Amino acid sequence: MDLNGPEQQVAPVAGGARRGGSGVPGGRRKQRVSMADVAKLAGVSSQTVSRVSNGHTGVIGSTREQVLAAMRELGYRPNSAARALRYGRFNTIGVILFSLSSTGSSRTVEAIATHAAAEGYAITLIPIDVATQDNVLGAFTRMGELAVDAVIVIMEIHLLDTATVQLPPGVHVVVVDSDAGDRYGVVDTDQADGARGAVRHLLELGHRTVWHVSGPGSSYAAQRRAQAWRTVLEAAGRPVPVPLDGDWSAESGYTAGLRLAEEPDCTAVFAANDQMALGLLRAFHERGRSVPADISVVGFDDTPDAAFFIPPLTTVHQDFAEVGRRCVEGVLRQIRTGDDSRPGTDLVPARLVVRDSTAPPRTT
Amino acid sequence: MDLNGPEQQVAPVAGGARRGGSGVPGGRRKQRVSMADVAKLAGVSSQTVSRVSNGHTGVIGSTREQVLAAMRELGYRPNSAARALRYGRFNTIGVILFSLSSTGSSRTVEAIATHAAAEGYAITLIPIDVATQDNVLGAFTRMGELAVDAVIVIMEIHLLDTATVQLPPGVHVVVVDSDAGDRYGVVDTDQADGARGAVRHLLELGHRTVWHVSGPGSSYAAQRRAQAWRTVLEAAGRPVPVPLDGDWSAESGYTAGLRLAEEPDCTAVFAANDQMALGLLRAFHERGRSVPADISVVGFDDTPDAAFFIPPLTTVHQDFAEVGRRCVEGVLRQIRTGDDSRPGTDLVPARLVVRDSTAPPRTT
DNA sequence: AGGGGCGATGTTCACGTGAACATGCCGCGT
DNA sequence: ACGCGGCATGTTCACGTGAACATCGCCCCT
Repeated sequence: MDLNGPEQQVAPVAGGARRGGSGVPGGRRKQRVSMADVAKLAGVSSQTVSRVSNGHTGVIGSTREQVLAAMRELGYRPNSAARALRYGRFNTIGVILFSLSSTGSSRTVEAIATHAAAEGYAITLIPIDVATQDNVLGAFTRMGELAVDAVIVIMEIHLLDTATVQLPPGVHVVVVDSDAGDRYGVVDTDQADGARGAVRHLLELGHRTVWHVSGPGSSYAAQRRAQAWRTVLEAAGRPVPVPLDGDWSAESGYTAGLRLAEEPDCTAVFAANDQMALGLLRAFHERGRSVPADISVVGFDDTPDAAFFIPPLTTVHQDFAEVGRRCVEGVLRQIRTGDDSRPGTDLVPARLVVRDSTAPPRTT
Repeated sequence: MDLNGPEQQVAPVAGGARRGGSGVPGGRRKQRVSMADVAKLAGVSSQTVSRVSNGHTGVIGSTREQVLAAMRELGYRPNSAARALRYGRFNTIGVILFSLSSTGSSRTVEAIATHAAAEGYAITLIPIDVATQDNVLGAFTRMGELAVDAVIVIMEIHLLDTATVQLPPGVHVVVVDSDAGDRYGVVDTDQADGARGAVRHLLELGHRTVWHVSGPGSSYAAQRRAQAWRTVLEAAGRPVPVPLDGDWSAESGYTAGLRLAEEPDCTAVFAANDQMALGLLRAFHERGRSVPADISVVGFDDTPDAAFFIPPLTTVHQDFAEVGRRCVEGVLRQIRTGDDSRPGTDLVPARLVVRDSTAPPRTT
């Protein structure tokens, strides 16, 4: 029964059972194997196939084996569209983000994808190339049309305000890099605490004050890091230098570094991310300002490369994987309990990693 | 007609038309708006709604307006699962990859997502955390169960061999970072040409030979870069040093650098990626070997940071965005023409970017 | 031995959409 | 004036799945 080359025979038969077929006998393989095809081959009803497919109890061993054999033979795959239609759920989480290239977001997305997969959810990605209100709106509209049960948004929240109305009700939202804890669930690194640790470290080394190269003002993470930097300095009664505006790029850090190299009393800089810190290091190197002997530098993120900068960079480590994990946890809790009501903010601790780019100020 | 708060009134009515509702009057918003709901409100048949929704001709202006108004009022979104079921297509491309964190893959994915979105396709991501045959197989199995029309695979092909049988027929495949041009469509940076350019550049500067810090042997990209390096040296009749094995990480580059710093006649190194080049730079710096005066270093990738290394790194630029674009183009061509038969390899040119980490050897 | 119950399997139907076909109306030509 | 054609819209049905209900047979208990 199963020795006489059934595969070549059965497939065309099942395929021929459909109407279309385009009349080509040996041409295209065959469109798709459905439960009915499997049921016919196994000599059972399609409902029994369904039960086997879903691991329901109540199917006797021999029947189950027959069905499984038929599935293997035909290469049956459940049709997720039909399933989604039947269940009203898609087992898919949408992720809306700006650049995947930016530090952290790719690692966060990776963690989201990994944990979602472990829970049987797939990830659908929608990137926004240019951060305009229209594009954000469009992304949400598209997401609303897509088969998603929840959406994770990785971006500055203020572009979000009018956008979520585009999502169908019942689609849950969790946001990263924002402070909209009153409207959505928020997961984020504890930016403020990380930044405080960085600045305090420099003050404890004996620096009189700490300069700051900030991220772009449009970023909440950048705002919070700058805010924490200012707060620590003020609390310690230190002068607060004018922060230099960066845009996360190494180039902006380099530009800032050239300026800071001219400030004779600048002995410590807190850069809002590692890339800008890299730019600082190069600028100071070019200007003959030794790090850490003349100037200490602290970054933020702890990219894998930071340990191999010249000198190895003292920086604030972000646990992006944990952020991603908690995002998934958050939306899944909402999906499963239907509870949309407790947004709140979930902060993932950051920790300072001390390497060789910080030292006490030169004792003149 | 549209001034007296229709939204609050209509939605519950449409919702009440369903069976479940869980009896909670003011509780959950409502499940989902279907064509039937819109049709009822607009006073037309659901088919007319369908025609409007799909932009078909043959609907008179006034009717169309009524339907559109009803859609807006109810917040109607087409159900993509039902659509997918009806059409047999999903307008979704699956992407299977290893680490998103690795240089390039995140930028490739981003380009894939952007171009797919422009074509009306969504991206479903499945990451593989540990590169075992089982995990790869599992990823393909899951992809087969998901609603995808095509799959783009970003990984070393040799784990792939037995895996694609898990995909339903009719699902098209394009592969990145591989040489399986005879079985699948392949898109990749022209690794060999890029590496040749790097090595020739160093030879043209007058270096007697070039050392190599390779990527992991499991990577085809690494293999091709190493192969091209060897070929150029042999063609020029130069001695071929034993390559040092790296694993893409800055740390492995650092380790290799400490060894190379002890080689008195090593004046030029080609690192298989920028991160390892960073490790080299730090090792040479620590050992007092000046770059480029004592040793020239070339990397590969041209990460955004490479221009801000100390010194700015000469490296081979990869156009990941173009790779992503061509991947999408490739699978869409397959989907649209149904033509699976012309795999072939599509190579994206790489180009050398000369910065300050290379110079003629010191004239002793 | 007969009936009741339970376990295995089959049948029916709805999920939301859109193609194919059906209907019905209006205008134009003879 | 009558009929026919074309266009706007309605009706039916299938896509693949799985819950709910129906059926059938077997075993156990009295």
